[in-house]
Amino acid sequence: MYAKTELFDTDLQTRAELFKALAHPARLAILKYLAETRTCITGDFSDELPLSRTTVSQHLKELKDASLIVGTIEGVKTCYCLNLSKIKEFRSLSSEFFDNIIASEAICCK
Amino acid sequence: MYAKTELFDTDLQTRAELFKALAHPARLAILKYLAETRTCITGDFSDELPLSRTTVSQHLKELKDASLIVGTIEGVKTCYCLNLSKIKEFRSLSSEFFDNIIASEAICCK
DNA sequence: TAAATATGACGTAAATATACGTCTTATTTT
DNA sequence: AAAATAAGACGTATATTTACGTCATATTTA
Repeated sequence: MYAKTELFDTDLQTRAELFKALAHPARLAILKYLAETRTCITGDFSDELPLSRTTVSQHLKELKDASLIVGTIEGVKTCYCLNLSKIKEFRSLSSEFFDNIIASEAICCK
Repeated sequence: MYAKTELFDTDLQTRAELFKALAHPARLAILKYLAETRTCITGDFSDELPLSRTTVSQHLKELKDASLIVGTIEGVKTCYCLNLSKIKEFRSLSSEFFDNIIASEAICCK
């Protein structure tokens, strides 16, 4: 059982994974911080969140796996930056999904 | 541990919960079906999905808890319909989040 | 080179999500 | 009223996510 997600359209799988990547406040906080400060994360970001360093590192990895951020090694530090082109792509995927539903003007049976 | 989600801004929590409600292809498939057919689900929807009746019922409950659909009892049947006003609200929340990030024009440290 | 620092890898415990079978309750239909 | 049908409630097994500590590796600084 589980992993029955593979039995659905790849289209739906892709979108579900996008939403999943955004389904934790810590990950949203990281993205928001990067946008607000217009900088990249180079140091210990756990000061900014109520989570341990390793947990934050794990969330950064998830964002990286989803391509929402990119990480480049700068000597002893790692620099995490927003991947704006991918984020734009994700906005389209998300908007498209909502728009298609809203455009249907489906009527409730009541 | 866990449920540290409550330590974040309610704003971020709300958005994370929205994304979580959409983070499974079965739930996206249900919403898509309701929009495409422009009808409501009144019978056994598990025929349409590679999942058992009880599992589908569980996903319907999650969509209902997130207010993305509404369920009304019609005698022996239950009628599940899209909650378009809530979906519009969610589209705004989602778009707003993406737009704020994109508007930042954050630059990568590279 | 040795010590300090940064950070991912790895392992693990606990919480939550997924999936499904069975049971219960309520409404029809016969 | 009895049988059939519909669908949520409940329990449970398994998978995944979350959270964190420790360890390993790499780079810098002293």
